[in-house]
Amino acid sequence: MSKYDPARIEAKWQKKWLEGGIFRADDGSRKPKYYQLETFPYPSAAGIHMGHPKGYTAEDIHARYMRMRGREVLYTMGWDAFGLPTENYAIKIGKSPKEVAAENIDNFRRQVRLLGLSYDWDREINTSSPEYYRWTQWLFIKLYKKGLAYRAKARVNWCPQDQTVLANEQVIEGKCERCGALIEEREMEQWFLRITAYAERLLAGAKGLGWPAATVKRQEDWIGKSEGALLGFPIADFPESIEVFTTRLDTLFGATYVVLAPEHPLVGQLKPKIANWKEVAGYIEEASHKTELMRQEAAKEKTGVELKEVRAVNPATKEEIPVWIADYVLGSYGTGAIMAVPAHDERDFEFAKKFGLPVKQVVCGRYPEPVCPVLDAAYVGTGRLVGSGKFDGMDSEEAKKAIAEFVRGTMKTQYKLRDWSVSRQRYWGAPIPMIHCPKCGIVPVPEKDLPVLLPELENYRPRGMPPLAGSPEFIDVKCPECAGAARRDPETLDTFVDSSWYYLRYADPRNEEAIFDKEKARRWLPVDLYVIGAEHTVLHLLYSRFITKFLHDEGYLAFDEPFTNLRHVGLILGADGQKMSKSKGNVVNPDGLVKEFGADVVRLYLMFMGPFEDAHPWEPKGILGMERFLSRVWKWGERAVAAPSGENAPAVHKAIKKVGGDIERFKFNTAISTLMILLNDLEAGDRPVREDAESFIKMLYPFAPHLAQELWSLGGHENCLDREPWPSSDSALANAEKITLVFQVNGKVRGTAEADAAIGGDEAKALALGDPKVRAALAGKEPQKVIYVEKKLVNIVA
RNA sequence: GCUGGGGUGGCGAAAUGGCAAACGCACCGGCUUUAGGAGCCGGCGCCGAAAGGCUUGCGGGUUCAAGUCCCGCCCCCAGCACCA
Repeated sequence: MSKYDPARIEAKWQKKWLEGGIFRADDGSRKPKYYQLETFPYPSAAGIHMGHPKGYTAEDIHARYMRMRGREVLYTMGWDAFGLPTENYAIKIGKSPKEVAAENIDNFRRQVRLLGLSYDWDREINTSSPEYYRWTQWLFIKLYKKGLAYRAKARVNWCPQDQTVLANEQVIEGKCERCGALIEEREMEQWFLRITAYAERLLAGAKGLGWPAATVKRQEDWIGKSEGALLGFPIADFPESIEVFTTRLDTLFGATYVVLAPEHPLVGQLKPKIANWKEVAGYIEEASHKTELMRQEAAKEKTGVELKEVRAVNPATKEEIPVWIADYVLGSYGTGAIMAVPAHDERDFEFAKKFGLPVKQVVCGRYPEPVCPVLDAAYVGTGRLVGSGKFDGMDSEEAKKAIAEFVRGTMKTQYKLRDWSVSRQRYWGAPIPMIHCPKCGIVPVPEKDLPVLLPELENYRPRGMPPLAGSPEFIDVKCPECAGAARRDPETLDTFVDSSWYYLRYADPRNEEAIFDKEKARRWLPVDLYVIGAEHTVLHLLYSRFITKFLHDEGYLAFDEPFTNLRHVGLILGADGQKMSKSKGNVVNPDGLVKEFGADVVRLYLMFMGPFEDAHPWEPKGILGMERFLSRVWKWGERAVAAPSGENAPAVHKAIKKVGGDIERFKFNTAISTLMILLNDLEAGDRPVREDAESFIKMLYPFAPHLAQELWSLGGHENCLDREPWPSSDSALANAEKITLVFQVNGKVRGTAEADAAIGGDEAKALALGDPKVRAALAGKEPQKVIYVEKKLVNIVA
């Protein structure tokens, strides 16, 4: 008998798997395909931490299981290698980002391989390689040609630390997602992708997906659709009117003032009319200096200034009402102006109370009411109209339409979603494949000239301009149209562009003629299962869906949703319960653990920690339990694989069903506990049966593949377990002949008895009534009712 | 504030409306060992000597039966945050 020695067996099998190309996804296989994806990692200098192998192991278990279930599985790995942290780190240590990225990737690959994951390594991709970013650039040009990439001056989020623009989604509480610096707003000319053109389809498409409901909801909230109307409030003695957006046109008669955002262009035009211009200008000035964060902090207290002498006309009542500016109205949403209805909007109510503006109720929840009550809070619900002239008594919903007609408002659907800013003023990214020609304007780089290679530079540090702008060899170029002197765009693409299409490339990663072959795309896509961190519920998923829909519209893809099913992996937190981070010093690296316990033990432990979607603090002690379990498997297995043949025990049949179902539902913790219970059972049996051992080994294989494979080969098998079918479960055999019946009196358990599984209701009831403890509990009372639940219990009501 | 997800032993947790706490960690006792951060056997929610009683955040309800379903409240976590 030998000792369980993971170091020996794991290296051996990993080598065999790799050399044998066991996990290669076969383009030509006749088996039905199954495409599994996991977020490809950003290869940081720190290497992987415990969080990575958790998601990876789950995917690997699932992939191995699916192969055993006869699927041709596409499951591979790549590197999201462009990006700021690598660039910043490279500058810090005085190397080129390219070198640093290559080192990081090598280190990640080495670490990941130690885990024994069943990747098809022939499909590995790297977003920072010219073979890849060539197609990122190609995609950008495609978007540009369809009018979906455009340049515009816009207020952008500027990170003063990283010296670059960030997408709205990359700004967290007014701070840079990467470095935490306070974001400034700047007016800059930028490249944008017109994701808003797809808002409606992105919204509609999210519905039917096999995604967690919360994730779908977040996508919907981010897109933020609201249906309402645009209408004009004329300004007294002034040619322009104020256009507002509202979803509550039914409350129009209650609009007692109008509010403009401080940056609204009309404010400037109205200057000659405004009696208190100095005060107004002061407010605008103040508001422009407020960052997003300050605005949020100040949100509790409303501020604003009236534009004295300016009067707007409520188009329904024809009354003149005051006009204010206030920063609770956002310049970037709707028309940048609102009609304020304090009686029916919380914000307007608060504002009106503070500045003594009239509150006029026009919707009653209960109707008719003799006198509408004095409101002490805004009533935001619906109801019937009052104080609204000829619309009195009308239902809110109906009134919206009727009033729209009455004041000639136009129906309008508004979204919170904004276009995607993709320009980055940094070096380590895909160069934007555009040329600025003084004569021809903006000209895309011809497809045959792709990729636009990212040059090596002397200095990668941003100095108030993008690093590439300082390289004449890169920047100076002939215009592809007029051949005159022109300049390349010096900016690079946001790394979210790189990752918005990587899953497509895995289907055909070495193609040099096209982004991918349509046949291969048809073969493998869309992704059947995506395991992704819960932090990516908005950004990456939304961008990917947008790009997929675009390529669908362009005829490259037959489907328009990339990820059919989605699972979120819960974080592994530091031992302190905080998110792992270098600055907190709580990062756990799997290398040492794999070395000490072996990959199988580490894999098992990660899966056993609790529900897959839940976050768990790292608690190293529990790993000993997994080591004990696998040592016992080894000890028992060595003996059992050589045991005489027989039939699978009922417990084995039962476990097969349970474990398979649990893998499919990502309930790995209970799958493992089922295996533990089964081992306890089998160990306790009189003598091992070879078939029991083999079924057990097959079930263990997805979880602890090295150990399972070693035992399999000890049992005299030469093939790889990956090619073995998942054991079959006979449900007739899974049901044992004996069951435990529970006896209850008035719902309380009073006794149990072993019984034949085929026992009938009357027989069971008689058994229960005969039980001494049941009789004692009844204390002579007559049973009123006896309930029998088949094969489970008898409840006597007395 | 809004939205979503949760609250079960010392800890991670389990439980198609049907024996709450499976499985594991930690802990306690025993056996074995030159030794143990090894192995094996047993114990381990709370009260109680026992019989038995009580127990899934709190309060109600539905049901023969509720951790699970319904209503109200408290607390925790995550996301969004003046989007008209």
